[in-house]
Amino acid sequence: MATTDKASPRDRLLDAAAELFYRDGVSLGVEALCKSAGVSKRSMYQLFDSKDEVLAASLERRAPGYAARLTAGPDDADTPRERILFVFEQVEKSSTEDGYLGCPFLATMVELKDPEHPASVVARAAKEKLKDAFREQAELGGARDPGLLARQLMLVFDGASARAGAKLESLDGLTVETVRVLLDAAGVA
Amino acid sequence: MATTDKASPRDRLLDAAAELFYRDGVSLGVEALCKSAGVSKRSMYQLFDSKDEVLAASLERRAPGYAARLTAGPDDADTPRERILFVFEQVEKSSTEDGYLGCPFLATMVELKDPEHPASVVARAAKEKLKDAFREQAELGGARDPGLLARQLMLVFDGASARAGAKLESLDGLTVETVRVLLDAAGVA
DNA sequence: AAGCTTGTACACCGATCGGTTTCCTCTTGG
DNA sequence: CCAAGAGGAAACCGATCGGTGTACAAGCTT
Repeated sequence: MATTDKASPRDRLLDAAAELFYRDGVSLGVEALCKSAGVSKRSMYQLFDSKDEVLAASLERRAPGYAARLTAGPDDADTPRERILFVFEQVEKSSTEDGYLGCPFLATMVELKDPEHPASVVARAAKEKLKDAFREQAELGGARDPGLLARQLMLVFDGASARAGAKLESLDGLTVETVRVLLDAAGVA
Repeated sequence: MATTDKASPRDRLLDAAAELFYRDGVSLGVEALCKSAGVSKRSMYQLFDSKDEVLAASLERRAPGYAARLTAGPDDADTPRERILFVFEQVEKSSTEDGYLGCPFLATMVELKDPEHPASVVARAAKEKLKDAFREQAELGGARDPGLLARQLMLVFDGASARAGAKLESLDGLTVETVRVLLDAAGVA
């Protein structure tokens, strides 16, 4: 009932895990997860060593699409500045959909509070990739200090995520406006 | 063993709750909490209706001191700009101490994922108070749009908290640097 | 000293936790 | 046609979950 049902047990499981761990938090029980995925616990433990590995795998599976949806601008003719702003426009658009709880990788790491957890390792790598993408665009855009700008952008990105996840903000234009200020200050035309 | 032991059971309980829920997350069990506080479960349930209420009360207790430590500048002769920057200097200083996991109110809300939870209500109020303090200083400092600046500052504040909680960043000077840019853009001398 | 409150210690409740095992039903290839 | 493997249903494991009930030991007031 949760997912496609024609996919393999592994896919059903990871899809359900990505959705439910995101919505309900990492404390979700294995029983509920498997029931929602339409997969027996037995199958789950044949495919993965533990619940923690399922969580890590579900994040890893989600990572490429997540990055792609954020960074892939509508057109490659854009400027670096527009590509950076596009990311935050996507964030703001997502934040209007209900069920949005911010970046799933950030939320998972905050909940786990354990940088050594396999899921935290996956999540950290995903965040690093986004930061690298920011840095690359910052360099292309001629930023005075691309590393600093990339870190600032991550700061705003994760601030928006956290506040969205905490249901603290409607953030209508806030992040885009803020990023514009940072881009200006960094000298990114 | 966890706390002063001369204080009342209620105080011991709330102190332990603030510390342990912050460090280990809200999934910490009542048994472990009470044992660490040196209070019997029976007493806890005479003082509070549920674990959720204990969590909410522990946040409420923490709120005044938290706000005070952040906003109380060293000297009232400071300018609004300096008072705002002082907050982020405090955040950066805190983030160097080990065991720092960012703003406890934000972390709790992210973990709970439920804005109706009594602890979320308390946490949201605490965040609002900080935002109001920012806004007041923004007005005093002659910001072009005090409301916008206050929201931007909260964005940076919570971004720093979330990334610290996720152990993603060392943030050496990053937030102060970023806030300076925002203050300049807002016209706060 | 009696009686009350306060708090502790501890057994207990049903439910759920992560994880294992058994049994049975499918599909599929030889 | 039939054996083998994949996968689901469900019982089961010890531990823990949030929460309660009971019995007992202190301190207080009168």
